[in-house]
Amino acid sequence: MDARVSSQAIRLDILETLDFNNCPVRDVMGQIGGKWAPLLLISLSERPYRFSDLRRSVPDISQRMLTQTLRDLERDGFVARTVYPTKPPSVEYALTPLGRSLLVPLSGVINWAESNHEAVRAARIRYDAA
Amino acid sequence: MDARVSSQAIRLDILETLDFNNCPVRDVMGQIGGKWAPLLLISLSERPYRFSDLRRSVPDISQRMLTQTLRDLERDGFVARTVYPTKPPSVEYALTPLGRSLLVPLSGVINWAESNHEAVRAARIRYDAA
DNA sequence: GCCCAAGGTTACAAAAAGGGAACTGCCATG
DNA sequence: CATGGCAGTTCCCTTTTTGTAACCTTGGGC
Repeated sequence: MDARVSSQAIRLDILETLDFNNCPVRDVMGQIGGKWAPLLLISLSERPYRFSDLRRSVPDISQRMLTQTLRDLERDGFVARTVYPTKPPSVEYALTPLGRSLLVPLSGVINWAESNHEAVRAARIRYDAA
Repeated sequence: MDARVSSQAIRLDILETLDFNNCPVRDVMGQIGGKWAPLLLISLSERPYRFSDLRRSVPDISQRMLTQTLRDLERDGFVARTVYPTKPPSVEYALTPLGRSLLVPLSGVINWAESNHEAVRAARIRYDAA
């Protein structure tokens, strides 16, 4: 387990300025903490995708949730939606600069999740046994 | 806006191995994406806290949600709960090494949220106007 | 003429998350 | 003896989120 880290490595500038009524943490995490948003952001970090490509890349998402999550990400400025007037109009979704900048810290959490998934599952089993 | 970043800075090891039925991203984000968990983790990153101290430090949380969120964080191995048999028993909550290691990448997202909160709010206003 | 793909929307149902208030047991203080 | 702090638990209700399924339009291929 590489879970040991010197606490000096952590800087939380937020602690001094946190406003609970207008909380940036909630505002951002509320979106990226949804069920599908992180997965879509991961896919889009690779390259732009069309609507149907995203459906295929995230197999168990419904059309409804895909539309809704993309609209939310677009609203927050993380994703840009571009309609190309081809024969059947095609719609491309791509990360904006803001979305790409979010992915820098977010990918840290994602990689942590990958690395420490087993430790979390083990902790749950220990807790549930007691 | 410092939202521009070279995409080379992003490494998503997860892309090749992602299993949608046993998804580490969901497993971890599901917890830390809750309404109260990030705020509690931030408080606990400072120092261990007792139950009532946490209530005071996160003023609008109810007793019910505080207990429940702490139990979830304990179950996942992020927080340790220690009961001291003092006159009125006092209960201390502290980050575990696993919890502290999570805070390293998580604080990156938190600081991003602080820095880019205004950009997100501005994007929302633009979107809602159209 | 029929069916399919793209890119959705709408209505409805189910499930999960969160909130409010009351109640508990223990001990201490005034 | 009443009040208040600590650390919760329980019940019930509302809100939010997610899922299921059906429907829509335009255009192309067979």
